[in-house]
Amino acid sequence: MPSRTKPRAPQGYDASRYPSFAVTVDVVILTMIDGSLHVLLVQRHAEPYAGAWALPGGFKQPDETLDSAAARELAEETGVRSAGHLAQFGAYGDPGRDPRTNVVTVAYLAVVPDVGAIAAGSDAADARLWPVDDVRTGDVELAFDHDRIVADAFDRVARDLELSGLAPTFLAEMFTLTELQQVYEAVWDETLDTPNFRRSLTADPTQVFVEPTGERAASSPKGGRPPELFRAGPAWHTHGSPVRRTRRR
Amino acid sequence: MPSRTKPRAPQGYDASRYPSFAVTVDVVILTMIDGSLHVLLVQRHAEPYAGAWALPGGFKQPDETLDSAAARELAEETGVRSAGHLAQFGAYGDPGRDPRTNVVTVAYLAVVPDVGAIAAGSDAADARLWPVDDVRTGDVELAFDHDRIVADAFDRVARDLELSGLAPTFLAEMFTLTELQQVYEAVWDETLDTPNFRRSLTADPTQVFVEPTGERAASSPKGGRPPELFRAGPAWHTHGSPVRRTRRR
DNA sequence: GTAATAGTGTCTATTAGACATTATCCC
DNA sequence: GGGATAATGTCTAATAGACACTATTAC
Repeated sequence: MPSRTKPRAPQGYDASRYPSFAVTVDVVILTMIDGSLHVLLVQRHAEPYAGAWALPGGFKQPDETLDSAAARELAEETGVRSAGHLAQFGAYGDPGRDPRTNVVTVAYLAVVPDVGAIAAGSDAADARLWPVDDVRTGDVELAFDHDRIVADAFDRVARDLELSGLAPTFLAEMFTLTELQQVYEAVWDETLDTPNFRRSLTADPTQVFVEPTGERAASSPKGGRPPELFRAGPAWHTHGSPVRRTRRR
Repeated sequence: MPSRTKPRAPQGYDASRYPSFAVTVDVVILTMIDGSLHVLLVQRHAEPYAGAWALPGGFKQPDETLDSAAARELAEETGVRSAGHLAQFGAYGDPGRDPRTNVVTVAYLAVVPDVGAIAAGSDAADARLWPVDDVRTGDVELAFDHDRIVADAFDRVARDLELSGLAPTFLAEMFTLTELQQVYEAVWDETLDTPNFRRSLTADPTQVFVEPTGERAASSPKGGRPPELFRAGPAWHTHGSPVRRTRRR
């Protein structure tokens, strides 16, 4: 049975007596390149962690929301004004996570189609898209606690892909069903059965997840039947993902 | 195509030139009382929002993690040292959300069995458990942006109940299957078919979700067969919830 | 033709939903 | 016995998994 040893803090505090923190926003920007998942990182030049790679981010200003700070950072790095998906997934405030000062960072997940704007926005040689496999295996040295933040982002995107209509936001307005399948396979790191995958998109005739455009993409350089191009239907917003992750027992 | 208008902030900033914030931790403490879900709120006496109800919370100290700050707040309010479930679910930093100063708060969800310690810890008349239905309908006036935080917490607990092994943490060590079913029904706000619910707990004979204790609880004052008491099995940790939410089409 | 990629059809095992039935207590 | 709560059994519809098959391109 606890005794009440202190007054309840935020209900009646003296506004001049509390610890002060810097608040930053870091953005994990994900995109697909040729069927594999990539994350945008920027290389540090100054200490601490000079030479290591870090998430793009910056300070929250008092007159903006966390969401708009994240949108601002995303736009500065990629030129993308409105992300198909921009969601907060965690706050990180361990003591000493930034050796310079007390910083609490709020982390966001952004998913963008692979428009060339990312390379254009990051004009300097200090920003690049890394394959997530290289990051997952620890081949890329990350600054601060960004390894943990990135790992949490991968967890989050895998969950959201099953729950929300996230998948088409990785792709351009028109896409092939193979590209869509590759999104699921890359994020979940497992292979899907193609016939079953395609059936799940059209199983319920009242819900349109993909609508044919009538157009076809060029066939691959190695030959093969040229694929049809589709557009995302409205059902992604109302019903989330029609594709479910395999229930491993 | 954006132009680089500012230096990348957190990679090489002057530690003396950034906006300063207070960082707090707020905890949404949920428990079951007689088959219905309740949330712990404390009543404010000082301005702003005097008379309104608020989430228990307090300042993060520079030498503690966000998680330990949340655990500390939970212990102060309820006397519960180790919650069955204590998870961060959001950060809130809208300008003006606290009229006194710039405050970013990190919100946690805590799930505790209905031990009497909650009432004991909150010895004053300014803390009580509210039925979540009263809060959902807006019958309880909430301070700051706590209505939004609480709504997000309800969203989060409904999701986690399906994904993680959260359900038994609402209950005491021994519980009846009816009580377990009531957890799902209260959190999801829907009724479940009892035979199907019970089957899902025992469908896979290799996974133990509930193990019989051999004991039985007293039958209800209105009569009826006295229910058997069960203990939570290890499968909750390895396989998450065996009960899935109805796929509404 | 062969290699390569795209796309369809069909069978079966598993799971989810509905609902009828039996069991054990209090009065 | 009657009312109340607990627990079990069974039928059916929907879904998930496996896999054989056809279609259209480059060479």
